[in-house]
Amino acid sequence: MTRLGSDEAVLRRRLREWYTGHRRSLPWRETSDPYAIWVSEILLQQTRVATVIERYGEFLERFPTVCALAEATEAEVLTAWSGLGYYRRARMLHRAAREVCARHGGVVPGSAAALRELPGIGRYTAAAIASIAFGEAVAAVDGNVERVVLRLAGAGLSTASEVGRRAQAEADRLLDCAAPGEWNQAMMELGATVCLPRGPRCEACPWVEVCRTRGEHPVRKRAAMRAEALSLAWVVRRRPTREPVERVWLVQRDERESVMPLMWELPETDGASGEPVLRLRHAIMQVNYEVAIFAVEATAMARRSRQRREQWVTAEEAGRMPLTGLTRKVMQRLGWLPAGGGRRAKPDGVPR
DNA sequence: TACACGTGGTG
DNA sequence: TCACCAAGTGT
Repeated sequence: MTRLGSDEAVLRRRLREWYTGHRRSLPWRETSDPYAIWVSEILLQQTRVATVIERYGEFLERFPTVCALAEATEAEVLTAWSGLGYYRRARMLHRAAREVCARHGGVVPGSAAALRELPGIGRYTAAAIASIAFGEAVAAVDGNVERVVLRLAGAGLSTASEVGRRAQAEADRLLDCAAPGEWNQAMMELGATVCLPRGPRCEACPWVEVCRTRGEHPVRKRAAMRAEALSLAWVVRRRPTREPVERVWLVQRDERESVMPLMWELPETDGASGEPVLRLRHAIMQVNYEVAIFAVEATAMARRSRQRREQWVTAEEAGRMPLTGLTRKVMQRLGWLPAGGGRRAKPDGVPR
């Protein structure tokens, strides 16, 4: 941390003023509950604000306190997380909640250093929670902040670790220790709404006059996606009861899978014939799947009894299971699950 | 250090 | 259409 110069004082004042006029109203900005702020930070990891707005309230309603989350089963937590991706976040949040409930009596640790000890809380998230919920003077450097400070400083591209170190140093230097939580959010807000990765809106930036690069910032290219075909079986059977209930066949992924372990999905099928009942595209990581869903006769499954790793489920049961995003999407398209899982089908855009 | 980890919106 | 990429973490 260098001596406070007048330049920094001007920078701080300009961003604070800009933030006052451009701060978005977001649900997690309406609370001072450290647990709720923690949940928002985990949800927001690599996930769009609009998506998090849709799911934040219902997650907190389902798990209102750290101990409520701790007492839930992992399957229940994953069900609430279904469709959000990066499911390890949910597992780690759940484990961390159990630690906090068991070891800290349900009180969220009040410093960045202590938060950092919890699973799923890295350098950024620890700083974000500590500054926003507890007022600790630590700079939270996420992708937005990194982009903002590197453009501001005109730092060139080098190794990832050097970029990270430099960004942290710049953010530390700029931090407004009088109101670190507001400051960190203002920095992120600037990156998220003005200092955009592509097409930065420099004309709207409070720092345009002092910015070294005016938005120029090289971006690293990423690996190309590959295409792959995927055939899934849609196996439905009717229960011969007074009121026939349709059930679909789902299988559970192995716990040793690196991707989406223990989550439920439609079985794959190989020798599918005829026309699929549904075609869709679904991208997971580096793969673009061309997905075809085929109606398959139930007779093949008829003799198989209900096991832990494969079972017939009703639509209602499926809605209470941790489904993969693709399976959730297919079931919604086929009318088996309400679109948006009971949420708004089309979320409103977030105002800039 | 670089990569794996999910998904959906966007230009 | 499709590449880009969103309030990162763990290994």
